[in-house]
Amino acid sequence: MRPDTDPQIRHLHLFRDMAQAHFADLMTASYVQAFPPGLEMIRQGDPADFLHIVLEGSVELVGQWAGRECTMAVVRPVSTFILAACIRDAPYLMTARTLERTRIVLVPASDLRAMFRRDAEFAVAVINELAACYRSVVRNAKSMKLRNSRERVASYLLRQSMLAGGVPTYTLAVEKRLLASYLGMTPENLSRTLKSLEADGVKIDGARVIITDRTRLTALVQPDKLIDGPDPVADSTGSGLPLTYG
Amino acid sequence: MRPDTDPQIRHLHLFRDMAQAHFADLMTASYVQAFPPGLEMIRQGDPADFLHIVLEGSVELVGQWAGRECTMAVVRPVSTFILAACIRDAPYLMTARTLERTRIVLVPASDLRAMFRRDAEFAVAVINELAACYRSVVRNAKSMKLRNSRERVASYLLRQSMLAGGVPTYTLAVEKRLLASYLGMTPENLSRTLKSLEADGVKIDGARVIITDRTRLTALVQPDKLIDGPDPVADSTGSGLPLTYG
DNA sequence: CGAGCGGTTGAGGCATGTCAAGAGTTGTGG
DNA sequence: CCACAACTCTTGACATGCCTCAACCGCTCG
Repeated sequence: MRPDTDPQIRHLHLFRDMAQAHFADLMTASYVQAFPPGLEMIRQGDPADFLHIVLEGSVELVGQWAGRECTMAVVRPVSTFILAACIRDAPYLMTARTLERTRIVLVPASDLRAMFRRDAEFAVAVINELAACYRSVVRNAKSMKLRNSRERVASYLLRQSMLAGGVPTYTLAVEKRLLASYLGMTPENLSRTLKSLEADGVKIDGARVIITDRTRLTALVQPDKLIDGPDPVADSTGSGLPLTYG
Repeated sequence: MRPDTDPQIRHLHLFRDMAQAHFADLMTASYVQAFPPGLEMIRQGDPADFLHIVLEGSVELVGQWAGRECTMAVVRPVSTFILAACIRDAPYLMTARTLERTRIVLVPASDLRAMFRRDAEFAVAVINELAACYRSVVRNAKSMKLRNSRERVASYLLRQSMLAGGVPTYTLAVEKRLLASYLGMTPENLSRTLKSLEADGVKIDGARVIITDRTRLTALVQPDKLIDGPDPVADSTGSGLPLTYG
C-alpha cells in the first residue's frame, strides 16, 4: 500500500485506536485500486473477500431482486463499507457500483478477522462501528415504514441543509434519479413531489435547493432524532446520503 | 440473579465463549424481572441502561413517529435485544412492549461495555452478533423496498414454513394485526391479500396456514438468500418473526 | 349478557407506479 | 465544430395498489 494514503485511513474511528504496528500490518496486506465510473465492483451474493475503503470518488450500494433494484446507500470518502459481510465471512448483501472515478483500498477480510482477535482496541472500534451502522439502518427502516414519500423527501432536504451547517441553500449531492431510488419512489414521482413542496417552504431549481420557509418545512418534517440521526456515525464526513454502511 | 436461569443464557452465542468468571460477574450484576402482558417496558428515546434478554414470553419492538407506529420485530426466548443502543450508550430507537407475560433478564449496559474490554472472546462474540443483526436489518430493508405487499406476505408465509422444517401446514405465531404492521401494511389489506393468495398455493384458515401448492408459491416468492436469510443469526431459536434484533 | 377486540368485507378515494412524449444536457465521433 | 446518441428530468394521462371508513361477525372476558 502506498504510505501516502495511510493518514486519512488511520484517522477513521475504526483504525484510530489500534496499535501502530497492527495498523501497519493491515495496510501492507492491503492495496489500492482505481475504478472507472459506472463499474460494478461488487456483485451481491459474491463472497466477501475484502473490506472496502473509499479514498476518492463515490460508490452506490444497491439491493437487487427479481430484476428490480433500489439504492440503499451512497458511500463517500473517507469511509468503509461492507464491514459486516467481511466479519461474518458471508456473501455481500448489496451490489456496489462506482458513481464516478473512484479510488478504493481493499483490506483482506481474513486479515481483518484475525486482527480484532489480536488487538483489543481494534475490537472495541469494530464493535462501535457495527453498532452505529446497525442503528443507522434501523433509523432508515423506520423512515421507510413510518413516513410517506412526501415526508421522506422533505426530511431528506431539510437534513441535508442541516448537515451543510443549517444553510438555506445548497446543491444536491446526487442525481435525482438516484435520490428517488434511495427514498423508495420513482423519478417521476420525486419530480412531482419536489414541485409540490414549494408550497411547504422549499424551492428546487435544477440541482439547487432553496429553503424559503424553514419553519414551515420543519413543521411538515417533524424531525426526530430517533429517525434522522444523530449518533455521529464513526467516520462521518458530513456528506452524501446516509453516512456509513457496514 | 437466580442461578437456574444461567444455563439458557450461557448457551447464547453472545455469552458462550467468554470466561466463566466473567459471565458470572455479568450475571450477578443483573436481575430478572417479570412483566404483565401489554406493558411498555421500554419507551423509544429513553437512555439505554440495560441489555434485555427474553427468558419467557415475547416482546414486540415498535417504531413510532408522529402518532403512527409500526412493528419492527418480535423477540422470543431465548434471545437478546437492544444490544446496539447499550453499546453506544445511546437512546433506544424502538419501543418495547410485552405481548404476553414475559420474564426478562436485565444486564446493566455499563457492565456490558466494561466487559468486552476485559474479555476478548466476549468482544468477538459481540462483533459477530452485531454483524449478524446488521445484516438482518439490511435484508429487511431490502424486502421492504424491493417487494410489494403481496410478495412480502407470500415470502413470509413460505419462510415460516421452512423455519418449521418445511412443513406444509402450521399456525401463525402472531396476531394478523401485528403481522400486518410488521409487513408494512394495514390489517384490512393483509386480510384481502391472504385471501387472494389462495390462487397461488396457500390457504389460510384462521391462524392456520396450509400450503397447497409449494411449487406455485415458491415461484411467486422467488426466495433469495440475500433477503430471506440465512446467516443463522446468533441465538436464533427458529421462532417468531425475524430472529434477533440488536 | 354486553363490551371490547380481532378479523373480514365492501365502497370509495388518494397516493404511487406506469407509459409516453418532449426539453435540456452531456459526451462522442466524424 | 457540428450532429447525433444517450441520458436525465419533467409533465401529462392513465392504471392500480394501498389506505380509509364503515359495517358486521365471532370470540373472549368481565
